[in-house]
Amino acid sequence: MEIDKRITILNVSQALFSRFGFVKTTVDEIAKLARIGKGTVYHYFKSKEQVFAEVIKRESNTLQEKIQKALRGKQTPQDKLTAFVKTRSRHLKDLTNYYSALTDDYLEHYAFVEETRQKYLEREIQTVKDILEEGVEKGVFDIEDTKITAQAIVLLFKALEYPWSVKKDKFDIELSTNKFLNILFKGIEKRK
Amino acid sequence: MEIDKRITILNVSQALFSRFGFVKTTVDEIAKLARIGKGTVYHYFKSKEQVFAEVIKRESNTLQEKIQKALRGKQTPQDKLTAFVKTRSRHLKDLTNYYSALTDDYLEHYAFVEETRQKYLEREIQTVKDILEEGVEKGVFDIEDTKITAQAIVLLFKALEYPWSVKKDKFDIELSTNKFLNILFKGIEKRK
DNA sequence: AGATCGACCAAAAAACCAATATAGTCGAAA
DNA sequence: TTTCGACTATATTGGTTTTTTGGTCGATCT
Repeated sequence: MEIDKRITILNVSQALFSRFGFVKTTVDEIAKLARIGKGTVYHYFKSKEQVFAEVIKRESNTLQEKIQKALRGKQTPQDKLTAFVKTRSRHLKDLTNYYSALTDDYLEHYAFVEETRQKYLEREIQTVKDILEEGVEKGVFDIEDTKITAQAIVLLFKALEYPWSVKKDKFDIELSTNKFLNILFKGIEKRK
Repeated sequence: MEIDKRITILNVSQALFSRFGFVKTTVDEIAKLARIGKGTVYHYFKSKEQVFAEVIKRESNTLQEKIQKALRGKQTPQDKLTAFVKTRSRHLKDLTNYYSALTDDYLEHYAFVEETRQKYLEREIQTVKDILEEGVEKGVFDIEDTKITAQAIVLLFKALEYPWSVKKDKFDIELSTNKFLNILFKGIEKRK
């Protein structure tokens, strides 16, 4: 059953990459844990990189699903934006490989990793932009440029998580998120 | 004249560090360019690191002066905040060693570099917070928590400069800065 | 015919070692 | 007291050898 083998390789790889990282995980280890020959890995995947890329795509899709699910339960654009920010924050770091692909310096010279980073950033900005535009259409938000605004929002929450210095006071992400969102809503809500 | 020698060492070191970076610059080179013996460097400074730390302090003070000067010409807290953001953006990267100390990965294990990063972040947040509080006192801004708001502002402009992905579309910093500031002011200005 | 395997290979990475360079020291000299 | 540069311990570098790894491919199995 070729579908089973491919899935097995991906499952096994996801675990190994998650544990040891992309570079330190060898194809031999993947083959052994999957109980197949090494050449079989190459029958199903073009390269080690392709295996990793598929694993990243998987985790990325997982995050998307969680976010879409969270948005589905919300009515107002404010609630949607809040749900987006919090769901993203809550789940991204659990997706070890995806998070690694987005953040680890030593991976940045792989073309597919750069591509993933680009895509992720664009997707985030687009999702926020869609929410903002929905708010504008509903007459809830008054925004001059939804794209720039979406960029600001995405960058701000990215910056909140980034370790600008090692021994930082550790911004209180939960509290900051709420307060930032409040300032933001005040800034973009239509005036009465 | 011992004051002259110390200044000479700092001048020469600032140039060399700027050109070659901290690690690649040797104390021998500093001594030669300063036309002194190597042991004389150690007479005035405890270590190569201390020389670098002094150079960084110098450049940091330069930036502070430029910022203070820019703020002095401004009346409204909005103009002050704008001046802060733009002056910082315009001059920081010219201060090669300071910028390097703030951003280069390979320097992050030096304790004084980490200290500098901490201090810089705190100072930025404090400066913005002071401006915000002035705005609140003058009845121009209506801000619930000036500290959190200051943090958001500082983080946002940091994020704007950071290379989240290599081949990013390169956010238009000038345009984005203005627009972000507009959204921000709308969010924190007192409602009429 | 297609799927599987593992021996094999070229290249990369790691380990090893000698040579060189560097930060810091210190005694002699000014 | 200040200055210097030879010296030292340690780190770094460059070259060589060994090992490992991603990927290939022919033999074998199904």
